[in-house]
Amino acid sequence: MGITLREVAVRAGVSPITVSRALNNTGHVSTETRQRVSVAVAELNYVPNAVASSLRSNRTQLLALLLTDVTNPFWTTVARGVEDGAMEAGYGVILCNTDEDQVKEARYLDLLLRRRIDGLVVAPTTESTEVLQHLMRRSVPFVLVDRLVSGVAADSVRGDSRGGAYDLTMHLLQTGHKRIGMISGPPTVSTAEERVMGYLDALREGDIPIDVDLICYGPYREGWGREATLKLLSRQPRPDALFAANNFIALGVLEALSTQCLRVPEDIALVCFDDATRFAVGGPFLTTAAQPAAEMGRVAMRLLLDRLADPGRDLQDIVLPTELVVRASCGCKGSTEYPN
Amino acid sequence: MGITLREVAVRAGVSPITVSRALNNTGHVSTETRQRVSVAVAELNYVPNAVASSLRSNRTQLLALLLTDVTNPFWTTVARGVEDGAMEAGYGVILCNTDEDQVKEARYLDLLLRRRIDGLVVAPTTESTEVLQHLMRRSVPFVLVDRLVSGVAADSVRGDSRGGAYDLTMHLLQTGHKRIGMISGPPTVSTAEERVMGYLDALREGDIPIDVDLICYGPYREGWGREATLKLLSRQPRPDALFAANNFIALGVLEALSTQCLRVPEDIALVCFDDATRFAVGGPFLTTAAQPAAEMGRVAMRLLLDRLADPGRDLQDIVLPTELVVRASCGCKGSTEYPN
DNA sequence: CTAATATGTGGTAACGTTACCGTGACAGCG
DNA sequence: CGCTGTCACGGTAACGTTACCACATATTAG
Repeated sequence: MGITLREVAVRAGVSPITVSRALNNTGHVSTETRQRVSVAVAELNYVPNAVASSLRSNRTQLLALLLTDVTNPFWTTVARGVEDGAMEAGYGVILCNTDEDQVKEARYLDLLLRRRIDGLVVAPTTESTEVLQHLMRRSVPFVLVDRLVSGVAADSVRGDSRGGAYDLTMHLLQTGHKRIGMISGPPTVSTAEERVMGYLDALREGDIPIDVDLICYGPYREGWGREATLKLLSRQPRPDALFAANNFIALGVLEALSTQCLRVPEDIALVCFDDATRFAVGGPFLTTAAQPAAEMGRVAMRLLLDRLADPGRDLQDIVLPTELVVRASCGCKGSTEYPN
Repeated sequence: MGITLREVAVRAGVSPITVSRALNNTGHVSTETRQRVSVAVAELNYVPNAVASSLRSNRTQLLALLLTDVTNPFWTTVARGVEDGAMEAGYGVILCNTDEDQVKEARYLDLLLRRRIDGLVVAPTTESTEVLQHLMRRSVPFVLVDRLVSGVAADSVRGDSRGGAYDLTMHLLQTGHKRIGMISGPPTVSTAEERVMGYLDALREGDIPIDVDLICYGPYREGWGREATLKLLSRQPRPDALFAANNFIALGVLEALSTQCLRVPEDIALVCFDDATRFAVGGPFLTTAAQPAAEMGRVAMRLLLDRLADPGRDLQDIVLPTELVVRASCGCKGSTEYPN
């Protein structure tokens, strides 16, 4: 129950190291020997033992992806990108759900360090600073995705939150909206801040006076979307448009509007960050600044692989552009066709 | 860069084996020794090397989850359940996307076998038979989730497709619908067959004549939902209700109906298998037979752990009940409230 | 009081692979 | 001819842990 490299070597009439070299394409092996080895491998049905290899070579070819919630479609798409990139490079990926819970995060990290993973991609929570510094101390390479964390110097990929928010807000202004309520994420999360900044950029450019009562911060969650909507609707004069800073918030906004019998876009317009197209029952409807989630994942993996290849290289912070996707919810004649 | 167990042993003034025993709670270690060991561990910041442990003990404490698409919310929920269960038992999970692609499936499996994973949970595709038999030959324990595969004897968990389909169909009959179009999945997939059987059970019980022209099979995909809807709408007399055999098909149905300017439920009723609540923009709307996806994942993991503990035990096939969730799409006064 | 069992500890040898160093053989070059 | 360099392979020794066996001492049973 487990053919070893040694047995393959015996059968091929060479030494174990030669077999190792032939299989890993390291060093020089003659074509003929390589041939004999591969025959022996096939005959014996040999499956290399990556555990032994890892122990000796001190590389596990295992990476990890730490994120806050696999059930969020944005993250699963990122995960796909990460995984595909890893697979191509011969790495496996362990996926871990932190659930924004520090205890779980720490437990996972401990397990991963025991397993001697070669590196990880992290979607940090607000409180990740300590955990990440722990990683730095142990000099385990990692890449931040989507968010930056102050006090942590690492490679990173993220969407252009400020630019995307600017685009969305500008679009609302151009379609005649003047009082735009901004429902953002946690003030401690970099993306929430930047989306507000993009929103402010557009207002300033459009010479719209800024009303701080129209800007609110809270968790990136459905419940917060509902709550904030009700709050904003009570402002006088009532906003004529809402900006949801992520897809979950947008869901909450829609629910709250529906309970208030307000139609979108007839009574009030809505735009949101992130794309939630895929699971929109009734076809896509929301005007969004879509982030290239799969691309983000792939780029994150590339950064990680680059760093593994050269630990001394300069840090990179890659900002991917968002795409303004105009649909019906903003009130202009947006396309309601289904892509493909 | 890597404190070893040996160094801990020296510091604690005991032998390496004793340290091993103390850390793993195997064998007998006095409270005092245990104390000294844990002090030494803390002082040296020792992190056990799971790779070495795996090599020696022949157990990696790693499991894998093979599924067709992480971006499908049903599967991510299953994945959550699997992962949580694994985590509790001290196992790590490697998540792999097969994309219904045999080549990718085979490649992943090879990687996983090299890594000597202890077992896996598989959401099989139609063509998985060969791959699974390969696993059986290598006697790697695995559990099937959601679907059965003929010719493969293994532990399995799945939803009660037949019962759920019966419930949905019966509900449509009770609310006055008589011509129900059934849009099912691939005839080779067990769930598609069973959902049709449940549908037939209800029709027979309701003394409704069966019209085979109203039953169609195709892939569990959005595109098929669109296509099949158009086909069924051309039947004479037109169906007064549609049954979508999964969530993706339901999305396609909704799109097709929207292009035909047919309103749900006013012009035609719709029910579907699977719950897509979470990402339904505008609030939940579809009447469904909800499968307990997270539960399925947890049960799958339990079965796998049980088998790892006792490889000789009898095979189990666990069928979880579905829950009929009545909402607006079937035309009766369904609740449209949002669950928490 | 002897035998059997539980408790606490250690020595030695693997697990299967690759890092490191070494040895020829042969070609090219001045 | 000697010198250097690339190719093709092998021997030995780890990597860090635990399985297996051994051996005390303490406790209990018969």
